[in-house]
Amino acid sequence: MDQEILLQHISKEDSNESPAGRRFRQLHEEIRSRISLLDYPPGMRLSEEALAEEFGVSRTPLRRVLWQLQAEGLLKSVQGVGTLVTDIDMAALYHVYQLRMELSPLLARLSPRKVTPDDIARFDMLYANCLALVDDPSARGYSIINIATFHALADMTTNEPLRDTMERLFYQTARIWLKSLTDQDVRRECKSLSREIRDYRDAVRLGDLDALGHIWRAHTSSSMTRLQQKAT
Amino acid sequence: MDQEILLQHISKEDSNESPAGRRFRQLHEEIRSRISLLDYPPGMRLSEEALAEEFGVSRTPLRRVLWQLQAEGLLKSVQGVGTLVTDIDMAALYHVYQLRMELSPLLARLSPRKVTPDDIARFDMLYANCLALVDDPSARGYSIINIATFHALADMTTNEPLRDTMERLFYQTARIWLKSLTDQDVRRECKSLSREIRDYRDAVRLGDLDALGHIWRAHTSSSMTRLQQKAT
DNA sequence: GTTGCGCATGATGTGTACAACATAAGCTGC
DNA sequence: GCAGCTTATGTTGTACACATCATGCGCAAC
Repeated sequence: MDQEILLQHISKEDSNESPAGRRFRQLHEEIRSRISLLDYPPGMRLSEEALAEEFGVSRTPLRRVLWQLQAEGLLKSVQGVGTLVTDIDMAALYHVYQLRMELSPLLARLSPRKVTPDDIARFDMLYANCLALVDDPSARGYSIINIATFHALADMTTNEPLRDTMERLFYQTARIWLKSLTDQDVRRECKSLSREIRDYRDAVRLGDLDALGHIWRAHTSSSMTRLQQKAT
Repeated sequence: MDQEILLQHISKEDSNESPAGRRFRQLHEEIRSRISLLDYPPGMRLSEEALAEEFGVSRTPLRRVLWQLQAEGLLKSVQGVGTLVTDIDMAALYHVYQLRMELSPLLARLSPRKVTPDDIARFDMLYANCLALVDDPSARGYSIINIATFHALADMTTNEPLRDTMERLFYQTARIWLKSLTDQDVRRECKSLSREIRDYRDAVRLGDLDALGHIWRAHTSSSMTRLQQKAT
């Protein structure tokens, strides 16, 4: 399957965005995707020069992107060594998940949008993609749909600080699932994700954002619990 | 009065921090302070070259700081024009305050610290400073103590993502109070702040972080309400 | 007097050369 | 053979020159 298209144009472009701003946003989105999908796994050493050459820019604008990703906790630059993809320890993971669980229900309480037919179509499409994934499971496909689902959920609030905060936290933990999953794990997780998205779709169809937020919280909690069980 | 000392060493230095990292942190903290205290008021145009010269560095490391502040919503760079200090509209302000009100009570629920004698001493000192401020009110002194109080509160949780999120949101709105305050307003607000800090101090003395979080939420809510009333 | 063009000016954006630094390989002395 | 120093190599950090762009002033045409 080719789910990559689901991750295109995640970040919205501003109407009066400068060329530099557009390039920054696109590079940031691309490299963040690569980190989240483990194309750049934790511990990997990136080269500014190699990346700059790949994207056809000089080091200067690329470094701005890497600094942003460093501020988001995904990279760490060390002089004389390189730019390293960060790992995350269980304590930090737990802190992030705890906060995410508190933020999820706010989706319906802080400036929610009205559910539109486009929203329903969006979750229908996600569910269809996930059903196809169940027939042909892959760790990469799982992650792509997981990320796309997050953005569909976060887009239900118009509270930008809330959305930005949830996005930052999500990407800090998004790549953890992929690490150390056996083929059997992947099959099970794909099925679990399809049930999760079905729940979201049903809540969206009902226009019940409060339910949506709490279902999200429940699934986030479940993910955290299973991660802890795997760790022991 | 000279309360400036309260804002020194707000950000903690990492043990194995590189010289570049230390310089970045210090410059970021200094410029953020200037924006929050309205030394750089909204709409003001900064010059990268002038700032670089003042701090004795080249444009390159300074630009990293300005980009970070841009990501935090405090600055906006426009090619051919300059680096502008942002303003904030009521809608965005409302969104930030709504989220801050939800996060405050989490202080006690997500990985709180045990209250130490140092914590009590810290709030005692803040209260003493604020009482002195009431005798000699000033908008700048008010802001400094307000910022220092925020950091004292945020330091009560060990959940770093929560602390970072609250800090980001706080600084997005910290400078709003100072705008358009008459001398009479300043006197009243200083008194109000002293009562607020007294409440915090009492809760800390009791070791009751849950009360501390909810008192914080109440005062945040009160601030928002008064801001809205001023706007109309 | 007014309008519109053109240029000077100063700002941020980009590219590049070099400095500072960490690492590993190799070499030398023992 | 091995320890320790040296050096080669590759990396990020810094400085600077130049490109690109927005703005306002001056001047000329009308």
